[in-house]
Amino acid sequence: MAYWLFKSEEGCFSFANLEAEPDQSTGWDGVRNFQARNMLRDQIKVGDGVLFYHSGGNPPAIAGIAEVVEEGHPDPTAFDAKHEHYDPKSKSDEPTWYQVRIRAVKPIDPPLGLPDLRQVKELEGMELLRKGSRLSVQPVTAAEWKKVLSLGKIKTLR
DNA sequence: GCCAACGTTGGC
DNA sequence: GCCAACGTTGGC
Repeated sequence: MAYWLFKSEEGCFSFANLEAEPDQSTGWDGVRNFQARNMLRDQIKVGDGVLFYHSGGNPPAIAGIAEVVEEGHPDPTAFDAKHEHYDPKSKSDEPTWYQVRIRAVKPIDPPLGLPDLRQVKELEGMELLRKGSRLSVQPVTAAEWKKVLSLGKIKTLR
């Protein structure tokens, strides 16, 4: 059991969008960064916890909790010539890009804004808070996970 | 809109 | 293999 943080621009695909999906789940497609790809392909497992982060908002914020429901498999949007995330270099017999499937568990309302998170001593080492942190998929420690859930007033999942 | 902090590309 | 140029992300 491990923990992760996934970034999404709120205006692009929000936690509310995830909750509105059939089965409240979606394939996390479109990741085109090798470091993030390696985590999606090799490390992220069914049952892992996901902090759903809205980037680009005012303020940027952690807006919900999700869980992994399907581990890494080839990202179909890379094979679709009409898709915005199409990558002709990714072949179906040797895919470059991977996705996992996540399902919404609980919103964090109000969301935990970035400036507030920066005030929390226990989160000082968090990758999200590091200057210049751009990875759209990041590992989160068990202690950070626990702290974020308590800040979000989440006592029990599901 | 600005700019820092990256990741990627390609010439050499 | 180095590194400059370029493109992108994302906070502010």
